[in-house]
This record gives sequence, C-alpha cells and structure tokens, in this order.
Amino acid sequence: MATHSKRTKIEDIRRVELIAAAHRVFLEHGLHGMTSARICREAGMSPGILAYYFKGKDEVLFGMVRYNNRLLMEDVIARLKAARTGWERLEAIVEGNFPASAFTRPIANAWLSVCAEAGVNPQYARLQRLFYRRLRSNLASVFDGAAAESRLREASFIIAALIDGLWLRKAAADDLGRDEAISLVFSGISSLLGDGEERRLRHPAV
Amino acid sequence: MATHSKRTKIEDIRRVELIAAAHRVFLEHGLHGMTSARICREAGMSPGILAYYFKGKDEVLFGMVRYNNRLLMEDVIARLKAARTGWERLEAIVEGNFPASAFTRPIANAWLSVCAEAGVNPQYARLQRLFYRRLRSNLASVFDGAAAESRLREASFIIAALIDGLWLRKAAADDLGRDEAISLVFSGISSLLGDGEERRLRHPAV
DNA sequence: CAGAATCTTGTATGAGCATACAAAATTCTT
DNA sequence: AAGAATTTTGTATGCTCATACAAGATTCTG
Repeated sequence: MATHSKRTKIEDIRRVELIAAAHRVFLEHGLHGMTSARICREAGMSPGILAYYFKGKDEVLFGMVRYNNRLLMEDVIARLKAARTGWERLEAIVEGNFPASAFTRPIANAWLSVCAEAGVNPQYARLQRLFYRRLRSNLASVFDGAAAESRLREASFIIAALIDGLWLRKAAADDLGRDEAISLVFSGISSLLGDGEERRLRHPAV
Repeated sequence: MATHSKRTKIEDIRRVELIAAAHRVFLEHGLHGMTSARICREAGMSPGILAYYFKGKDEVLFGMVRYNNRLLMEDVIARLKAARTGWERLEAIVEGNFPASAFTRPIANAWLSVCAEAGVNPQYARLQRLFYRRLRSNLASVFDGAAAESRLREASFIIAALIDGLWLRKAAADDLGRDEAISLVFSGISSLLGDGEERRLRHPAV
C-alpha cells in the first residue's frame, strides 16, 4: 500500500530514538535505574509511548544492548581492517575494549549491571556469550601465528579475563585511567608471550 | 536488669539465623532475588519477623555481606599464618580467592550482583573497597620481597584484576573449573615474575 | 497460676514499576 | 476541508516488594 513506506519510516525513527534514549539512561543510571518512564522522558516523549512501539520493556532493552555492542564493535572492526601487523591488530582489539572517553565509572557500572542481569535472564546471557566469543576469537586469531599452540588458549583466556577485571576494578575503585589500563594489558601480554613471539607479532606479515 | 542477658541471647540467635538464611538465599538467588519474604521462609519464620529484629532490609544485607567476607577471610588468614615460604603465602591468597566448592556459577553471579549494586549504593561501595584493599595489600606484601619495586604495583594490580576477571567469566560462561582458574592465575604470576623472582619466593625465608 | 514481658504471626499499607487503554492530537487521503 | 488512519498523551490497573502494626502465642516472674 502507499502508506507503507511512510509508516515504516516514522516507526523506525521512533524506535531508534527510544533505543538511543534508553542507551543514554542506561549509561547514566545502570540497568536497574533504566525505567520505562525515564526512557520516555529522556526521549522527550510521553510515558505511554513505549508500549506503542515496543511489545514490552525487554524489547527496548535487547535493542539497546545490541545498539551498544554495535557501537563498540564498529570501532574494533575498522581498526582491525587497517592493521598491517599482528601487533597492530592486537592494539585494535585491546584499545577497542577501552573505548576512548568511555572508560568511566558510570559506564563500567552500567556494563557490570548487564553482566549481573545476565546471570538471571537467559536472553541476556545469550547476548553476553556472543560478545565474549567474539573477543576471545579475535584475540586467539592474533596469537595464532605467534604463540605455541598450547599457550594459545591459555593466553587469550588470561588476557580476556584481565580486561574484564580492569573494568570491574574501574567500577569498584575508579583508581586507574584508560591509558594505565591499556598499558597494564600490554604489560600482561608481553609477559605471557616470549620475546620471540612478541617480535614475530611486530613483523608486518599479518 | 535480670532479663537482659536472656533477651540479648535470643536476639543474637535470631539475628544470626536470619543473616545466615539471607546468605543462603543470596548465594542461590543473587542480590535481586533476596527478598524479605524469601529470607524469612528460608529461616523457617514468619514474614514479619525481619522488622522485629532489624531496622530494615539494609541492615540484614550489610550483616550478610560482612558475614560472607568474614567466612572468606578466615580461610585466607588461617592459611597465611601456616605458610612458611612466600610462595605458600601466595597460594593461600590465590586459593582463598577461589574457595573450594564455591567456584560456582550461582555464587559468581551473586558476587557480581553485589559489585553492580556497589555502583549505586555508597554503603556497598565502602564494603567492597575494604575487601579489595585487603586483597591487594596481601598480594603486594608477598611480592614485596621478591619483585622489583617498579613491578610491584603493576603485578599486584594485574593479578587482582585477573582473579576478578576469572570470576566474571565463571558467571558469564561457566566454562572453567576451580583448578583451571587457579592454574591460570599462577600461570599469569609466573609470567609476570622473572625466574629469579619466582625462585626467591619459593625459598623458605618469608 | 496470673499477669507481664517478650516473641511471633499474619495481614494491611503504600511505594515503585510495567503495561494496557481510552481519548486527544496530528497527519494523511481524496 | 471532511473523514480516516496514525501517532501521542495521560492515566488506570495490577503486580511485587518493604515495612508497619495489631493481635495471638510463648516464656518469664512473683
């Protein structure tokens, strides 16, 4: 029908606006403080609007998490494409996990609240697992050319856990900055890899 | 007055029973699922009893967190006393952070839910910070004799973050066991410390 | 044992929230 | 512009939960 394209357009606009608003509320107040009313207020709309464009709050929520993950991943993927050496790919992954000006206590807390919810809600757990699998396989693919097979799983496990732990620490104590966190991760990587392995990564052969 | 000793006794008993029940509920359902009604049911009492023995739910909650931390710390402290070499002290700290048969997905989730809450509630944040300071200073005191001054802060930072990250991973993916986690931490420690440093730790001179 | 003190129960109240929905406002169609 | 389709609003409903409290049960005291 003729009206179809128009209707779809408005609907898509509103959905995106609401999800973006939800994202802002989420980053500021965490999952728990992300109420329907607040989302609508943040979007400058009336409280009832959510029910019109979404089946329920969960739909907004999952949309928001996907939105968030997409934002994070875009950066990593772009940098991975541009990388010429294994080391550069490593930098892309590690720094992508500490997005500039997003390594903040409120954001760390927000992320943490999702992890906590994932323990209860299987839907969240699924999203979370997807995200982790990607990080891990990215790391593994970089180490692949450089490290001994036996260390591969171990090293990417440790680095992935280290990254998470630093975020957690950011949330709990807020006593380290982004650059410091990144340099700690590289410090860990350098220790885990032998000198030869690290040298191989710096070689421009992907 | 004459009745004082008796009243105090019952009151103490009930408070402990309720806090222990709260702890059990907490480990099973996380912070969010720890409702007043569930705590009382778990303790085999009526729903109204909480208000009689506690000023509010928060009091039960903080009592429960303290109870939990005490349980964890007792084990670590006992093992630290018995340790003869620096390496043994390290083992006490690391293994104390993965209590036997407590490295479980529900428990990891429960712990995570406290971390998330600490981001919102300053009271929790205080308890959390206390706990972290202790872990960190324990680690630092072990490394103290063995590692170069410049690496000391860095290494204890990394190991503390690694431990947290492994718990987080347990909550998110549940794809590693207690022994595996511990061996990953030691693997990280070995990499971070030079051979000489590690050898010094194994020497029985505390 | 009677009466008082203490303990325990079950329920009532009210706050905060997601969701449903009727009615108002806007936009589209002809 | 009139009427239809849609979008938006504000509010009502019902749920879960913490907390308050009246009334009942138990234990203590003399």
